[in-house]
Amino acid sequence: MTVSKTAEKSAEKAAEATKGRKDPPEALAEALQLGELSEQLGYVLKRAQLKVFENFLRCVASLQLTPAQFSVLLLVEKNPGRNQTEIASTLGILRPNFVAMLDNLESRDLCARIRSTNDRRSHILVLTDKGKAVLARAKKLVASKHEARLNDLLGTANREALIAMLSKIANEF
Amino acid sequence: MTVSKTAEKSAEKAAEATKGRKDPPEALAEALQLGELSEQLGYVLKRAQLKVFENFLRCVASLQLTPAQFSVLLLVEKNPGRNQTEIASTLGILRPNFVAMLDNLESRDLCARIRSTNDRRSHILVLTDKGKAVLARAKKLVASKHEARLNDLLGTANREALIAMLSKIANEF
DNA sequence: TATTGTTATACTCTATAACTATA
DNA sequence: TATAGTTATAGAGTATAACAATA
Repeated sequence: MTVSKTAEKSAEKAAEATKGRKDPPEALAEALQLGELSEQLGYVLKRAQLKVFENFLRCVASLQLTPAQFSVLLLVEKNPGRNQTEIASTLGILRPNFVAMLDNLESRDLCARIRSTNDRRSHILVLTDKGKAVLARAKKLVASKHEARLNDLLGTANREALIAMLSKIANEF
Repeated sequence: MTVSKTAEKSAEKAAEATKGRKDPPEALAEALQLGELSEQLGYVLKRAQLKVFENFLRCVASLQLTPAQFSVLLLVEKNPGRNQTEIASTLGILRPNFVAMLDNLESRDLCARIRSTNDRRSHILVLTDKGKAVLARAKKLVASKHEARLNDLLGTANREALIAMLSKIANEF
């Protein structure tokens, strides 16, 4: 590629600038300036989301549940008798991608697919007894560890305001 | 797999329940109950993040910039003279994955890699003139379309409070 | 010996087309 | 003809190991 004349000049200046600076471990490299990045909603949203998912995974590690799997179990429990298409589309999961997810949950005996007697193309989804028990334990872990950690950080009122704003963005943006 | 006795029973009940309900387009399927899902921070965070990225892409579509590319340009502009490792790690991008990203930006003449005269292993990153111009246009589009849309939805004060809370989560959770 | 940029590679997510069985 | 579940597949995004050049 070709670099413009002025780009070359500023590049030389930049390269010169590093001459006086020692690299670690000789000296601690100065932290970079985030600048406008720290005000970019998308940026902080993505970083926060990664942290929250990471913490969620740690909190329910004993149950081996991902945030996506937890959301499926919650939705099936709340809406018994719905089929795969309905559950998947509500969660924003494409039907083809939902198949392997359900295979996993079903192989662990957490939920079951039942052929609908009404429309034999459909698979009705239900939680097994084990699925209900695991979900109940997951809810307790999430409340006592995950949500509690967040309440400590923000305060309960702020946490609720945060969720309200995020819901508004998710639904109306 | 095997379904427990009670799971079979609730499954039959669930299958029965669908008999009386017509599927679309014969009748509108009732919307599912989100239940506790709408209070799960991780869930609303992820859905909101997807919407925000989607809107960002539309707003800067004329410049063909992704949120990740925008963040690289912003950070390089704010921190001229830093190398690939420093820029990548600040953004949470792994060095191997940063190579293709830079190849893309450099092939479009938006930024340039310059061998450091100080440490010939390093590539100093700088924006080209075109990169600076594109970034300036991107900032204007983001401010006038993306951020403005968000201010309309939440109000400026709420938008700032939201970013402050997300930053806190990203940095301290 | 350690670090920078790089390649190769693999695994997860996400997205689309097309098949089957049912309607 | 259309729909539900499925398969195959392709593309992002993300992760680790290892190599060449340099320190």
